[in-house]
Amino acid sequence: MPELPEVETTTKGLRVEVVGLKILDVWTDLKTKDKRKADTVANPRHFPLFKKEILNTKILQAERRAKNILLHLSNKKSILIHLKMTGHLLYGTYVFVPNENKWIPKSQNIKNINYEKEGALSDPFNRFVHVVFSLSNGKHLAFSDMRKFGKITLLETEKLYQSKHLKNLGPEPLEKSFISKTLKVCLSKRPTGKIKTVLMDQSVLVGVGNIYSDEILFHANIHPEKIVSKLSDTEIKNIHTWMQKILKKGIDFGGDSMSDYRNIYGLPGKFQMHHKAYRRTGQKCLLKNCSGIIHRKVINGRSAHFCNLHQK
DNA sequence: TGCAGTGTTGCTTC
DNA sequence: CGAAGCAACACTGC
Repeated sequence: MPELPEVETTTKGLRVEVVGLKILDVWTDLKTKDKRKADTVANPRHFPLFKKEILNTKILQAERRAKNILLHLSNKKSILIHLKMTGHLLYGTYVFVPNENKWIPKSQNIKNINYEKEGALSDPFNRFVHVVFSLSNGKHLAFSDMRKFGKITLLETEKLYQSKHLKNLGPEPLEKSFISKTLKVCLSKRPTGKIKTVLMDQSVLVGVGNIYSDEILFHANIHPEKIVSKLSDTEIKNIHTWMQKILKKGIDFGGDSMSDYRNIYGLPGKFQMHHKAYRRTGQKCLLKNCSGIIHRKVINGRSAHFCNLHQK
């Protein structure tokens, strides 16, 4: 689900609702033995320390770096959250049900959104709440994650960017300094790779995943399997232009909910209504005057969707 | 019914 | 080093 526009939408919501609040409690039912998650809340031996460190701290700021969400706390530490495939951060009032050992959402109105009316309360993701932060205004920040790939960990704010989670990341494509030349330099790190795969490589540049890479290449008229070293300067310019346009459009529409992305109020984004390629297999190409058909092909383990005619 | 497919990424293997 | 395959997990849809 979450690529740059979705993570940005969630982070913006956190800035509005939880920055300035204190964390009064934290709960989880995650219990993994996966060594890769040794330093996360999912490790029962690590969780008590995590809890002790964050209790009674204030959330000072919310930041996005690549597809990570960073909550900077008043104790010089930061909570790093990665939503991976099915993670959601949901803000609202939750009630703990002891005999079921789970949290359920309570009917509520936030920002004039009636949760019950909008259907957000009955959305299936509420069945998968695995971490709950209790906040000083009586509300909660819930982490729902069906597939349990997500990651929540605590780091020293000062060492955040040197940590293994962030140190190998490429530049942010929506930064002012990310000009066409920047993209060219980034891409030159992987001259033999297929362009779709390279665009999704977070050590090359960040934030682009499977949906947005398909959409960017559709508009740039480039086949997803085109080898990076064979791209002309004009083609790289086109990719750069459309990357910024499409990612900004994704943010403007509140993210992409083709699958199950929800903002912090539990409501879907609208970018899925503007797909030209992603999951349009077999349908007519929507480019003006193009009579192509959208094809699907697995490229390096991911589904790529592209027009068989105008993407070369 | 069973199995392919799902937004991500990190480890292993070659 | 880089590329590729697969695993982590749980559910949906054909």
